[in-house]
Amino acid sequence: MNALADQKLGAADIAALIRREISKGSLQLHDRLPPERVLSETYGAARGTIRKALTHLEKEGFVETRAGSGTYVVHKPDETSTNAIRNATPLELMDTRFALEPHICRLAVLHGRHADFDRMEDLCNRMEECLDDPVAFSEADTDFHRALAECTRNGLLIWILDQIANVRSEDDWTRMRHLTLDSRTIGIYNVQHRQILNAVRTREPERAANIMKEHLETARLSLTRASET
Amino acid sequence: MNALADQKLGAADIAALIRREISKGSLQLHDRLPPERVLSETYGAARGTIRKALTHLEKEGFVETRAGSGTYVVHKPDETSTNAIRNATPLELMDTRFALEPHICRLAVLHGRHADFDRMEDLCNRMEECLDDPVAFSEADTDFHRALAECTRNGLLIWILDQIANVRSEDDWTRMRHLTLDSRTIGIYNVQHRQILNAVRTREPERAANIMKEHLETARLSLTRASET
DNA sequence: AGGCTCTGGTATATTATTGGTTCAAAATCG
DNA sequence: CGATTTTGAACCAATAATATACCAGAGCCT
Repeated sequence: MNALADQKLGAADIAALIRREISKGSLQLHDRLPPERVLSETYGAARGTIRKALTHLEKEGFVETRAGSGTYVVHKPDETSTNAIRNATPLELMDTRFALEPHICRLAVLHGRHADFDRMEDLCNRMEECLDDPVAFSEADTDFHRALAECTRNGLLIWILDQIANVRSEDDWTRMRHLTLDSRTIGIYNVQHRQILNAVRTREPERAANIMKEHLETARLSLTRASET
Repeated sequence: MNALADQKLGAADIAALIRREISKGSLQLHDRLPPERVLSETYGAARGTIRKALTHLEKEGFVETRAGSGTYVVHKPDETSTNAIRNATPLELMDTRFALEPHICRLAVLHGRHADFDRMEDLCNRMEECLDDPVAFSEADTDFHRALAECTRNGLLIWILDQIANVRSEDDWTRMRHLTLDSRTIGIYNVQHRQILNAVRTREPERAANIMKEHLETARLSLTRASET
């Protein structure tokens, strides 16, 4: 997700990737990492580069390496990214968004300011340039929903939405989600985003909430449609 | 990505964007930023401009740059996100519950089972024995709302509600909350809890949601009433 | 025990990449 | 207009990355 797709990976990048695997729990305590020569292939980097990454991780205490044997994980997974949030299914996530986002619309009407709306306008524009770029659209889409949450001035709500966004970004079904994003679907979303923004701007809480429900319903439909294929 | 059609970005704008990426968590501790030459392309600015932005960020302590290597995040761990939950105000919390719990009622109607309802019934009984014991009541009350969330079978929602419950327990205003809990108020809550349980049992989603809203409204009132004294 | 293979550890010469610097032209803004 | 910022380009020095070869310990099998 870091900016560019297939950029060449440096030692620091690889260290970051592995560090995240460990924090996330995909690599658990005492697991052995693949041999350096294999990692070198999977990450498309020379062995020396992998080596530097591992040395770095060892100094940080994430990993321990035993000559002739392998390198092993020595770190408990990060507490903050708990199982509940990692194992959330797409449907659980949709239900949660159904709970939160319509009400966020209402609160945004109450507490949103002009600067917020201008920012959301920018994001709408950006999304409308992304009809054929699902990845860029997704990014802007996430930002839009976060900007909406920021309107509420409610740190707790924003935090919760961020957690949810993390679920969305780290997942296999992010890929699946991108598949459902043909230019027609993106077009529909764009219209709905505009409508939401307008309703918030004109201070119509229930209308904004209802359009948001509609928006989420659209998203849920394309989700179930995708999982049937 | 998004560069081409965007308006022109100055050094300050770019610094702000990157700062945002760091605060949001997309760029974590020890991550290496893309090379200046790449950033210059993605942000549609000259390298010198990027350079200024980075120099600025370095002075602010967000980033550290090593010649020949790259520029790295030194994560000033973001206070707002980790403490968002601890610093939540009572009103923020009420708004969040207003978003979540009515919809949780609807989902509970969909997915709740007899065993769940029996458990909630027990908790209602327990609460009704607590007319004069605010602390014990609060405990059972928290359990009741969690049991309701468990009906949804949605791990993500349950997790979120648990986080919120943690906010509630750790706070000074827990004490304040106990003050508002005279036996009359507890009595009202008990009636509302019963009504919610019944509506969920008889599978009336909107009725359950509406009573929950009423319930939260009652709680919010006694909260504001308490903070005025 | 002996032999084989897989593992990390080390060394090195070469190439590629990155930040650091400078400068003059162009663009922007008050 | 004048002041400031941005641009684009070139070049430098520091560092990282690659490719290759060889070593030594661990583990497994006969």
